[in-house]
Amino acid sequence: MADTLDMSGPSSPEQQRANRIPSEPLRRSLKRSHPCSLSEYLTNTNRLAHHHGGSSSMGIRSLLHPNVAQHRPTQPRQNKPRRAPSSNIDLWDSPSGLHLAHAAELLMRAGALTLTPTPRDQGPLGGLGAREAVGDGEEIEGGSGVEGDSMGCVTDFLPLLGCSWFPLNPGLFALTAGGGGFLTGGGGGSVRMAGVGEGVGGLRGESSSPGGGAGRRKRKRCGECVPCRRTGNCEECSACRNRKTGHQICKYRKCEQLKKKAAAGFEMMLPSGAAFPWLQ
DNA sequence: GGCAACGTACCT
DNA sequence: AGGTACGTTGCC
Repeated sequence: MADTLDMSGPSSPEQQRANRIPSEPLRRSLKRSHPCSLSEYLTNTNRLAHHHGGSSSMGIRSLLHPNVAQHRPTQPRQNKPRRAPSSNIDLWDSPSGLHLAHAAELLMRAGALTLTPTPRDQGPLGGLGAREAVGDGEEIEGGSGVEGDSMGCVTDFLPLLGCSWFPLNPGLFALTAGGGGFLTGGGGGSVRMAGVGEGVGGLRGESSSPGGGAGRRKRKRCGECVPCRRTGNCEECSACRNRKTGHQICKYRKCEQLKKKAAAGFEMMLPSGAAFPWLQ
């Protein structure tokens, strides 16, 4: 689809010359900014989890709990009539967050999302995955009698997030090469979505936003896709025509990865290897 | 500081 | 959906 666009780019000789595709990325910085590996992501995620410690669990609890969420102070409306940069995307307020919670629920049911808390950690709501596994009619040994809401994925999710053992099994997540979203602990215990390309490396950017990393992080061009390898602008597309005000790169040079939504490509992999995409 | 370009709200 | 405009980020 997008490839068709690339192939049918500017047709004039001048444009064709301008849009030659070099074998090297345009800039070294593009290579540097290449999306991180899964291992890097996990390393940083773990570090963040430790760094934020217990406070994050409280934040997540408050974000998740419906009652608490209702009492969250509403953000004052922006004075600006336009442009309200939505930094600090709240994962749990976002559709993506709901998807994540739902996905976790589904995985728990499928047994893919293994819960490995200690008995003490489980608490009254703990071990939901196991409870689901044994069937609805069976009595849970040592259970507190708390009724499990089959649709209460958010509620069920609470104890998981509230504990340090929330099982983000590395093998369960596959981050696609481009622009996938990922979970990261943010300042003040908030959980945010960020692009993979910037998310991990972009965490360094939080230093530029003291007091919670409120800055929105830019994803970077992969530098390797066909559009990225084009040189020169077509000077005819809307982006080129409106460069002064539009601040946009030529349509024919727009990175394929960046064309996708930031959350697109965030897939959860089942142990069987089957992808479980829910962010489209 | 200048510039390129990403993110996104708004418009058509 | 595509175009436009603007704030912002990141690199030089």
